[in-house]
Amino acid sequence: MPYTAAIDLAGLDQRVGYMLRQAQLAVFDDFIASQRGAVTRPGQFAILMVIAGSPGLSQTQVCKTLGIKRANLVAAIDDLESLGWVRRDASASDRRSNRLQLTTAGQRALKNALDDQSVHEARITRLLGAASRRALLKQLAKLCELRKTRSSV
Amino acid sequence: MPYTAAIDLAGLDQRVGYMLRQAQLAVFDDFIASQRGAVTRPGQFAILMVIAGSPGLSQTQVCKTLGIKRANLVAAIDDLESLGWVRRDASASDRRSNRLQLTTAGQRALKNALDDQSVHEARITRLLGAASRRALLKQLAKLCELRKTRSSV
DNA sequence: GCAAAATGTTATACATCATAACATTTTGCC
DNA sequence: GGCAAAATGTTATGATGTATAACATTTTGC
Repeated sequence: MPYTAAIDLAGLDQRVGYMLRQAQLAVFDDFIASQRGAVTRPGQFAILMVIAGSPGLSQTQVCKTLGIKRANLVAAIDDLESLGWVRRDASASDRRSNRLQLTTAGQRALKNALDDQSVHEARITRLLGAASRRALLKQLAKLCELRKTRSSV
Repeated sequence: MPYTAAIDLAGLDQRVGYMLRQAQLAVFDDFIASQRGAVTRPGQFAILMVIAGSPGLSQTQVCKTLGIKRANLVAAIDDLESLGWVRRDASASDRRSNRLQLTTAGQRALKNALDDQSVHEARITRLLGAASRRALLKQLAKLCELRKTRSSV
């Protein structure tokens, strides 16, 4: 038996949580496969996007934007710094915090990643249809409202 | 500043992958919060559902159904066994494989988990509307088609 | 001026997910 | 029938994502 047919999911495929998780894994896999450069992981991509969109952000601000913990951003920025894509500049007004900037190499890397991401996003649009994709984004935004007050300790 | 307003997401909230991930995290959190009994994690819930729906399944069959690796199911079944919810019965026809069964305690635990899950699912339906929820499930199923040939080594 | 809060950091723990290797058993084929 | 190939459950291991606690330094609030 080269390909065993799917067994009974016992109604799991009618639960939003289960299907959300499966779709998320599929989409992330497709994202990663579409990345031909050095930016591979969605998390790294998101961090670069936020820094590029608001140069000079502190690490805490990036954490609040993306909903991640301060402690977990440290290693991520370390990686991006050792890739030569991000700089931690000292803030003039607050000696505790860093101002994050993309280097020119970082801008180039993000541009490539964005180009690859466009192909990925276009594949999704082709699969769903443009109108359905827009509706999906709205529904996902609504589901995010389930989040209580976001704690970013 | 007790609550810092959201900073610029730089268009991330228009990418399906990012919004899928955020929605999945929100929904999983809500699922976990709605579970009042001992079944807490979505993964455990999914395993119980599949075994309950097809008693006698082997571990490999559960893995193929849920798209998880054989190696990773071992500890999960170990846990469910030590909770007294699942039994590994020896298969009469294949001495390599186990036939998985819910114990009566496992059936009771799953029933409670399902009751709590219904409240969670109803909250989602109230948030989206019944028709939108149905449309969402269809779109998520389509996104799952992005998966190449699933490898379950 | 001083207690309280914020910032980046380290250490740590846990859950999820992946691969490789192994002993045992079954299957497929000649 | 016999034997290579495949399947099954398992162990070990590593990468990733996420969570908390604690700390030194610095800033804020009163």
